[in-house]
Amino acid sequence: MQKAKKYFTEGLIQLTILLSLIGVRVDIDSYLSGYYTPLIEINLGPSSAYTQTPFHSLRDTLDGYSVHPKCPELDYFFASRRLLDEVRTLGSPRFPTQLDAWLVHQVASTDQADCGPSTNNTTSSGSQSSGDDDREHLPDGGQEVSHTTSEPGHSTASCEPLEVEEGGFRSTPYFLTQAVENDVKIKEEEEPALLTQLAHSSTLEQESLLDGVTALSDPASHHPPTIDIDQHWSNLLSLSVTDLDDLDSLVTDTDITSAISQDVSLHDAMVTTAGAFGVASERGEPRPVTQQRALLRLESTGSSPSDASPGMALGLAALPFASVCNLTGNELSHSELGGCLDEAVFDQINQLGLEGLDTINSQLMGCLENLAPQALEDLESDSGLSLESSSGGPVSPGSSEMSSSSSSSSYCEDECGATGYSSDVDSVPSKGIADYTTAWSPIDLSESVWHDHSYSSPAFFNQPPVTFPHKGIKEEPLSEDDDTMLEDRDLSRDELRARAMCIPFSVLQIVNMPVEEFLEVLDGHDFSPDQVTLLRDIRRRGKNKLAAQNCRKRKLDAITGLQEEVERLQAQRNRLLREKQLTAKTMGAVGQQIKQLTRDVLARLRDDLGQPLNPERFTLQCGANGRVVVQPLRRPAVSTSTGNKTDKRKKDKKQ
DNA sequence: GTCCCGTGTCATTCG
DNA sequence: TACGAATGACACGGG
Repeated sequence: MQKAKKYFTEGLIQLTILLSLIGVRVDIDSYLSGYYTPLIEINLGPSSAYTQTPFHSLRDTLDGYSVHPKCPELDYFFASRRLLDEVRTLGSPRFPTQLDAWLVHQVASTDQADCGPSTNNTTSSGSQSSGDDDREHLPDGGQEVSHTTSEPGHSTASCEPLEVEEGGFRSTPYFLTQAVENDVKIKEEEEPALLTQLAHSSTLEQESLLDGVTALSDPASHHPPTIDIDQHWSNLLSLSVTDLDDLDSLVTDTDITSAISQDVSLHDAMVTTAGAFGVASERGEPRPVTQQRALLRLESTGSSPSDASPGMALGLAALPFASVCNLTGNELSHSELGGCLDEAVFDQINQLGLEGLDTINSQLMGCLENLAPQALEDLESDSGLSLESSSGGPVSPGSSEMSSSSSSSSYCEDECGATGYSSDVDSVPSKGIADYTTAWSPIDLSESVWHDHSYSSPAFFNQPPVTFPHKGIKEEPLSEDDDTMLEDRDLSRDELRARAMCIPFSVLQIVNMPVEEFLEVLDGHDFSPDQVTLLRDIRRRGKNKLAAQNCRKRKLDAITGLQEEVERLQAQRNRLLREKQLTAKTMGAVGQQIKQLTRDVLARLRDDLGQPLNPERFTLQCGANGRVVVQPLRRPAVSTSTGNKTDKRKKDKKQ
């Protein structure tokens, strides 16, 4: 049923796109938001650092995001918002672009005629308001400028007239009807026009218009000082009077075509990952080397931006954002994007089914074999699991800062989570993983990638020679130096226990091997019950240690997200308060203007005796048909409470 | 000596 | 039923 619904939804989306091209708008947000949001889910979903089985999570939640029952929804929300912010910080590859593209299609469907004058209108003050809105989502104004110029079909150019079409033109003729059909001649035509502006302008525009309103109170200066605004609205009003089809003049052909072409390119790039790989190959770098570097870069958390650029070729090619980056004329270099997209690159590589990993596996192994064995000396863990988080050495055991500075650390620089989770293992097997895969089996690499239960620890290299009966693979015996290191280093409790119990497996092996392998080991070695118990305890503790690390990481991220949310809400509250004050100010000015107009009109009217109407006794009332009627002012009625008291007194008297 | 923080471990729940 | 993830609670060590 889920599958059928998914296919139905995909068809619905395609149908909606087709309908949008012919000008019919279909709102499926309510449906999609509740069920099928694969793109949002992938790009805004929880951090992969928390997803211990990233492939499974992607595969299982593709039909709909599912939050772990113990995972607070805030976690998902903030992680989503954080990732969205990361995407937004990239500049143009923002998802609101999709909405803009929709509006562009809407314009294109309305009329394909020439839309030359739009350039002037878009640069008027009306478009500035939309620009302000966009600027709220952008980190700086500089990108806004380039963004607007590089994407002529973007919201600044095309969306603003559409907003006028939906919100302004439907009510503007009504105002004009009032003005034209009104029996009362109003001496100044600019005044209703300005009122119309105030009525239709946004709050930010009202702020600028307000100066013109206050100036109107002075009879000598009824023309608002903001000529651009006046021209802009005059154009809109004239368009509304003549023909709504003239709306197309607000949009240029170049805007539409370029926007549509960009939209199509974006879609193609997002859909065809194979084509995206072609983009990577066009960079003129040998693919295997590029992929290897990419994976190594992903594994190394301390990657410099310059070094990340070649590695990002693969990542960007695999990313939906990458195509957008290319579309924007390489506004952001790959090096700038490298730090932000590492996590997303992991996920995207994961989605590719590890084709790249399969192709570079041999090279990667060869590269990893060249790693200095001295770096593997560090080992510090109570349980002997020797997590990378504690690979900082005995000097500072378990320090997250230390671990973050290490290339084999458990935590990435940003938020990759504990070792064994998606990012580290998915991107590339670290040193421990490399050895593990060579010693255990090549299949275990993918197994660790999928299940993400690997301990990338230096302790893994200090294992005693172990024969794996189920694989027939025998580890290479350690050298004398390694034996010395093995003797010197402090063994954890579980390692000591394992040695004492003569268990021919390291703690990492016990923890990382798949369940099937672990059961085979338990069955095939004739272990005593105590040994079996110890093996299970070691495995359980190792798994739980990783889980605890990620749980704490997740908790910290949740706190950070809450703090950011508080800051955002405070900023929003301040902004709303400012808008409220501005709105009140505008309303007061409009009220004064109406009073002045009423007095002027009543002064020109005469009663039966030929006397001008007293503004204190009459008022103007605008009817539903647009006609203005003079009505006598109603005297305030006697309060009901007083009437009730009078009635009560009368009743009392009667009784 | 005390407090804080990071980490490991256990118990428990849930899928 | 077994397994693993997630999480609260506790203990321990180091700064």
